[in-house]
Amino acid sequence: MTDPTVEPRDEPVRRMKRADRREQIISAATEAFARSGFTATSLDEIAEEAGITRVVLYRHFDSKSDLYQSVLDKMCERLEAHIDEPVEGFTDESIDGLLRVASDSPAGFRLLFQHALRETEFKERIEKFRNDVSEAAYLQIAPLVPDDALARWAAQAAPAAAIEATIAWLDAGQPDPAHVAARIRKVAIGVVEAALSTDDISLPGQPTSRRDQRDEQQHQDSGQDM
Amino acid sequence: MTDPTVEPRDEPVRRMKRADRREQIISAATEAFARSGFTATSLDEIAEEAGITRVVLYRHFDSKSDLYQSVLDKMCERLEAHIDEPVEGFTDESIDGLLRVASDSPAGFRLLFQHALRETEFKERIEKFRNDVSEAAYLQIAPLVPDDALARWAAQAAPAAAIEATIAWLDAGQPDPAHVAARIRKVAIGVVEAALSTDDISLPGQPTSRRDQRDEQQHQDSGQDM
DNA sequence: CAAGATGTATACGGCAGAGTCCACCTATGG
DNA sequence: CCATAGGTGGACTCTGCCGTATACATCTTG
Repeated sequence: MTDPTVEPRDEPVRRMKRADRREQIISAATEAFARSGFTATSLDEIAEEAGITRVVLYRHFDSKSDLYQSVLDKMCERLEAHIDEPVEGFTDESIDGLLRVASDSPAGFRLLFQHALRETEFKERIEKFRNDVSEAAYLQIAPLVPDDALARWAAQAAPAAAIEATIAWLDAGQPDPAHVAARIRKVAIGVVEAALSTDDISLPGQPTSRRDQRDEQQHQDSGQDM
Repeated sequence: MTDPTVEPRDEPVRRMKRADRREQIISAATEAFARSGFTATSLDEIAEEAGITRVVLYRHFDSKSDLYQSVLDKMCERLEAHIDEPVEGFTDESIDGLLRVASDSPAGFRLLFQHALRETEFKERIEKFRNDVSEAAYLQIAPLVPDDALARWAAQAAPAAAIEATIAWLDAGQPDPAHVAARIRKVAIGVVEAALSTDDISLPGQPTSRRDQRDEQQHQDSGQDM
């Protein structure tokens, strides 16, 4: 930039085989898209993220939409590879799979569930996945929850809460990975219990005062190993 | 008759006072923005939603950003009006307030927590609100959860799960509004419990095997594992 | 009724970003 | 060592949309 004359290249211009480059672009695009979604992310940003020029993008993808679809497909593939047990619901295994994908590619995970899900042009595919999950959840929940509207609520809310909890887990630095699947599962179960009971509720380890728990914060140190 | 091209208007051209029109535009913009977010929503769409011309928008707002900010401010105002209790965390009252806002303006609620939160240009304001909530939650949760990383996770995940559960409640047709606040609170508590225990977990109504098999991936073939 | 506020229709400038083209460079592998 | 696939850089068109301007119609109110 400072010198318009052609300088010898300081960096030796890394080259990759076609397939590798394609993967690398998808990976870079995942990061870029995850920051601001489809519309607000320009191809130049993506190219920069991948360390190449916009022109090169078109050597591998027909259009911006095509690239985005490829990114989404890649993530969906991963999910399905890890959760492909024929729609059977929330097993620890399937949650483990979800978590593996999430920790393998946090950006992709966010992209799927925070952006792509709201983008009218692309949400169809992901919503299908999500509906499958909700449907599976409903089959498990319906026998337990007499009110059908509440059962449907729980079937929607439980996966959503699980995904949010997973994202929060990523944000928190993935603490205690050994038990995180069980924890996420407990979050989902909390939703089901919420659908069931209208009882008075209190925080664990506290007497049943519903309100103003902050006044009696007792510091319990159970010393659980982590 | 000076202009032959002008047809007699079939609809009598409804007019409103300035303040009313402004509110109506904000309301229409809320709906429009809620569908696809800031960037992907054009002013023409909004104008159409409001039943007016794009030009009229500029009689009330300086720019697209200004309009968006106004929409967001309006929602934040509402939230703060309902939850203004000095940062005190998850009381049933504050959740009630959240739910009132959500059911008053589902589109606005979604806009805030599904779109604006991810839009780099605007997320600051909403993230501030969210951080306040998380901080309040942390103050309640920290004494209960020995591991600080887990406490921070729960402080993030609990509000997020609560908001998702609220949105799912809207989607489900707002069933049983009398107890929904308690249910949402139970969802949040479920997260805290998840942060606490590494115990074996099962759906309500099933025999509980005590502790001891934390890492053991047992597969209950009751078909109800979640 | 006159004035002013409100709304319509249309056209235009400008800019950012998608998508294309071309001339040229250079690792890399057979 | 040479052919080629993989890459650079810039200039170009085209489109969509923001933002502005102008001219005209019509409801409302003092």
